[in-house]
Amino acid sequence: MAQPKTPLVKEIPPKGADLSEWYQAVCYKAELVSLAPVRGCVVLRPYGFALWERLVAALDERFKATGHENAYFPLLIPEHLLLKEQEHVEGFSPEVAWVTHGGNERLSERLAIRPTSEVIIGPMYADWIRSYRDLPILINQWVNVVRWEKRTRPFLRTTEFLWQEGHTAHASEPEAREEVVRMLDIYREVAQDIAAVPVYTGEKSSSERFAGATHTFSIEALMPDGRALQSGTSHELGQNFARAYDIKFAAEDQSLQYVWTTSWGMSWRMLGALIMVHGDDRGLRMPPKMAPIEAVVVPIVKAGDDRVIHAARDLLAQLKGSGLRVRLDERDLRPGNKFADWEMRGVPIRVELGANDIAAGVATLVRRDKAKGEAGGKVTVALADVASRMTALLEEIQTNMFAQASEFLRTHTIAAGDTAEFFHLLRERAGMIDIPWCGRAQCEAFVKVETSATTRNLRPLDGAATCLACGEPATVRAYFAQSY
RNA sequence: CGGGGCGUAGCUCAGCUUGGUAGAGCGCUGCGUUCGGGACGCAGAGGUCACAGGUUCAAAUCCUGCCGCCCCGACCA
Repeated sequence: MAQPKTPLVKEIPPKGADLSEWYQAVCYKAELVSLAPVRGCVVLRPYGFALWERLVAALDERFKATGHENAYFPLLIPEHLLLKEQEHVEGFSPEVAWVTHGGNERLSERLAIRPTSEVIIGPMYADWIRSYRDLPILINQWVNVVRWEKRTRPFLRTTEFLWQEGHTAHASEPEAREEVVRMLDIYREVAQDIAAVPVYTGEKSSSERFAGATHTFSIEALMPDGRALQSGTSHELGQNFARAYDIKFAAEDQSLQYVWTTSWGMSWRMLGALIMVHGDDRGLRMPPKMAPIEAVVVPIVKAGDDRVIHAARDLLAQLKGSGLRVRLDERDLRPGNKFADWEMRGVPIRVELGANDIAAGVATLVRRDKAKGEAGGKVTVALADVASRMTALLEEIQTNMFAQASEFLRTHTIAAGDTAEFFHLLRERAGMIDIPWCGRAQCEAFVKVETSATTRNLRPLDGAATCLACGEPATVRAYFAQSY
């Protein structure tokens, strides 16, 4: 069969051919990011920033609703502060960037560029906290951090990246645990209900735990290539940082005690998950709640006929009046180019408005979540009803996209039946491989050597079982997968 | 950081083996015809061939170094 003269999609390779190549092409062609002239760093372009802002809004609103306040701590951390928590230092030292000079003068003490802020926040909390009446402290900051990474990819791992880091201090361990669980649940909710990315929540194994934490919990999403992506973490820090930075308070019983701290973060890596999970051969697909633009109106204008453009402007005003994030594309391009362009950017609904539509008093709505020609992908709506119909349609698209992604996760989560199958599935990169696990670091290390996969996260075991990786008694259930 | 690959126009790439004044398609600009799925015609713009040395009468091409990107691995809360 002859190839069509015009391929369905120019610009990017098919998603199924090479996910990595597709991913990078989409990030650049949809104008989310550009490579910067600094190794391992990206420029977040306006459309990418708008997407980030949607995530920020969803999280920030929930942080505030649970009693947190935003603040800002310094970018630069004196070396002596960093050195105080031993495990933490060892965990981060390979990734820390240092400032050694101020102007031409060599500094007497190096300054670390924050890879995370526990150690600059610790001394401040020590300063602010005197009594149990000062607790809890519930602070979040929206900042950039720098980690010197060997290998970088847009959003997934870059030298400098944007995130939020919450840092709280509590009077008791149970209270700190409660906070950690609460924030993990917010991450789960934002990932699933806003970004439409289904995730597994659970605790990290000891080898995957945050340096300096007593417990680390994560949300883990599954990418189309069968690799998992850690998309948010919540750490119980016990009294480790309190001891290192001398954060003490007078308790009700007048004893002097160390506080219990937590930290939790979600970065723009979440956007990487969204891109990979939802995108298709035509480019991005934005879940409506994350979409910077919910709908775009494309006027189909015949030469010398300006009735269409006027009708389109009226429609735009109507939709904006309904609080929808809409745009009218008046660029001097042919409609087909505009269709392809907005599909690449993943706008959930395209409104086509031409002379035929106007004559019939309607507009044509096209859903980005449906494949071309798929039933229900295109609907005709009376002009007066577009706003209300669109609101309902956006809900439907959101639900449909989450259902599609959930179906993928479900069908790629496999409970291995025996040890041979377990190793086989991991080598095949078949997805989240679910087994009863012994919880031993040596066992996890062995699996990693054999398959390059590790535990993603753990959850309680129901009943007695044997570890399917090594045959020792199991203590938990674990998802294993290769990770990004 | 180890192994491999690649750097030529905004993008995808040819040219390099065998040294001799820089190419194509797409995109971009202007004008016109078009406009319900990536139009067409005419006219144009655009490149220190990643960078630095070396060999040579002459280097995109050969040699050395270096930087960057991609893939695999290590590393990576």
